[in-house]
Amino acid sequence: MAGASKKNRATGSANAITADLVAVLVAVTDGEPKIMTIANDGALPSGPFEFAHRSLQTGLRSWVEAQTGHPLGYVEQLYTFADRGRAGDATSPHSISISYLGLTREDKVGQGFEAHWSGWYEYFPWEDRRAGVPASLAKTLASRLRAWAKSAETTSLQRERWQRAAITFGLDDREWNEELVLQRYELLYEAGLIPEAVRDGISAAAVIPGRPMTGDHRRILATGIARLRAKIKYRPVVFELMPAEFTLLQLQRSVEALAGRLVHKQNFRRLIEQQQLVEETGAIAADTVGRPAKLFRFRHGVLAERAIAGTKLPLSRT
Amino acid sequence: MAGASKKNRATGSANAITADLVAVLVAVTDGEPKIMTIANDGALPSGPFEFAHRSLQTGLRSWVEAQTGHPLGYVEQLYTFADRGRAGDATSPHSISISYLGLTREDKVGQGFEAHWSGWYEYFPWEDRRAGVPASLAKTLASRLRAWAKSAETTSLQRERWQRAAITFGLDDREWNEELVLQRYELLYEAGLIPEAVRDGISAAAVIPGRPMTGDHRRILATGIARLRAKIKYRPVVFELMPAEFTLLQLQRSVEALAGRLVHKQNFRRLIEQQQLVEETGAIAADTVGRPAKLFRFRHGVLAERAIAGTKLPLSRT
DNA sequence: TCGGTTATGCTCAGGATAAGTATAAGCTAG
DNA sequence: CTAGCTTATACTTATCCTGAGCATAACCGA
Repeated sequence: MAGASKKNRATGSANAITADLVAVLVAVTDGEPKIMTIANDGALPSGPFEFAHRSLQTGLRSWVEAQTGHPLGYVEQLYTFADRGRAGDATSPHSISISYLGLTREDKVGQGFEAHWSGWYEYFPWEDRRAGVPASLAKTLASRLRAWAKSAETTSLQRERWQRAAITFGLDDREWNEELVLQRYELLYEAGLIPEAVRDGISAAAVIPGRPMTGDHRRILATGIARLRAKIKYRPVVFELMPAEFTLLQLQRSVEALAGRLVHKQNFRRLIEQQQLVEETGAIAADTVGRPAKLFRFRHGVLAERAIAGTKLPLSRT
Repeated sequence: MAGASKKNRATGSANAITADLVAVLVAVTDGEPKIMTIANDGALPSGPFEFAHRSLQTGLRSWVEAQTGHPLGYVEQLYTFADRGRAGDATSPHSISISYLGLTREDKVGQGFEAHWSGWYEYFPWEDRRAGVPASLAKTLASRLRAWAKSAETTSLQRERWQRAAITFGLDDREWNEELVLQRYELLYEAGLIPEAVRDGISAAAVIPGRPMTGDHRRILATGIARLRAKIKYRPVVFELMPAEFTLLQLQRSVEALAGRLVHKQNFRRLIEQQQLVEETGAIAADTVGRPAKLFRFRHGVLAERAIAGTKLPLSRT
């Protein structure tokens, strides 16, 4: 490999390829997680990779800031994809996609920009369990997965498939793990239960609800959601998605929106306050139902003070 | 961005670049973490990116397996680097490095291969705290960092720099966080305390101990170590680095080697056993000092049974 | 047989967590 | 103006997890 490297470098562009940036830009509005989409909401924002900037990170950041007129709070690299046959076109496989996750706020989007914000659960209906298991999916999904498992050749393969489905989808009384977004998507792809699989020539059963995307964008989105759901548990990144001032319930709703499940209110507050992540502004929330809540702001100081552990989701079992 | 993409694609290779794979291949032998190195131990194995395989992952896997004659247990993508001016040569910036972390065992390396295994603490002496803070570094490092902090222009910048150094290096009675490998490396780079910084034209103070690497390979290695140190806490990946049968102390020593710090023996065992990660082989370790230990093997079943949480490092404070 | 070394079982205190109870403070319908 | 709804916020309780240490077992060699 090392030897081959020198050889290719010497002879020139033997391995020239093209690279694209793909961005998963997330905002939370009114307790709903949104992502920026283009192409009639069928694709994530993407474009050719530019070497104009010192790093990929700063390049993406300045691009988004130019488009939205708003500083991109948090950016992190997601993954570099290069699988052939997964882009929807097997004809031009010599391209790789470098994907990023970025956190913003919807209200600050600049004028004249063709992008929209779409709810991310449009693309992943099965990931939203805040109101319990989605009724439209509960039975269909499990039975389709069972059919897929049964269609395997040997008995042990059948068992293997079903065990995998049961773990990733929390079937057979197993616990639902909200972080397995990508594993669930990949399993549905393999099982031929989503349009992308049909497109790529996987033998297709009837397809389940959930909007598809071009190329492997929905896979990239799944990667982003999974990363974010993991991250909010040990880094205080939720605050990048909040307005400057917010109530504790609003904060809780945002976390729940991202995680796709409900948390225990009192314990959530204890967690937030004992970690000194927020401070009171002194003001009180207006136009609310019920007892008015205190407004809080994020204590930006904590980021400098210590290497903090974030939120941790005190889940409620009901 | 999306529009520009189409344009460039239409006109051809306007944004053609080259991509390299860089591998951080880890093994643990006799309680020492090793990495595979080439070029007189001054570089990580790397080579041109090939589209021959279905995915980057399988490409790397088959390459390593061909070289070492041994199935690569665990592979995961680390990061895609494309910073200009960090490769040691500002002349050819139109290349990106896709880096991978792979776990193997040293003893299975194939014949006639020019790669070596080097202890990773040769490159990061300050990361090994198993025998306490390294004597050769304790004073030098702190005073150099303090000097760097003081050399900032404003008082607030000075405080900021020192706070950052104190957090990442556990100074001023702060706790040492073994996962901040990359942050520590980057800080040393910025402070001009390592040869790579001198090479890249950062104004250089006297350099601290620790072997440099070509390009930004040491940065990639730091990324790999950090990822692995985080991973062993929530995924049972240590076992990829162990022989088929091992004693619990050997397992503990491997974890300690990776983490760079000691753990509490009894609590470590409790953790391992209560999670049912291992099972007795029935055999007893031979040629040991002290009371002979039972031999264990990894229960591969757990990977299928549940989405497991790994080891978690019951650190001892002494 | 004693001292050194490692293995292994067990206890104990303190802290973190999950869950629930109780009370406060606003609103609106009647 | 008050009952009943909603949300906010303070406490309580039982349980589990974690860090730490003690005690004993089993081997070796001097």
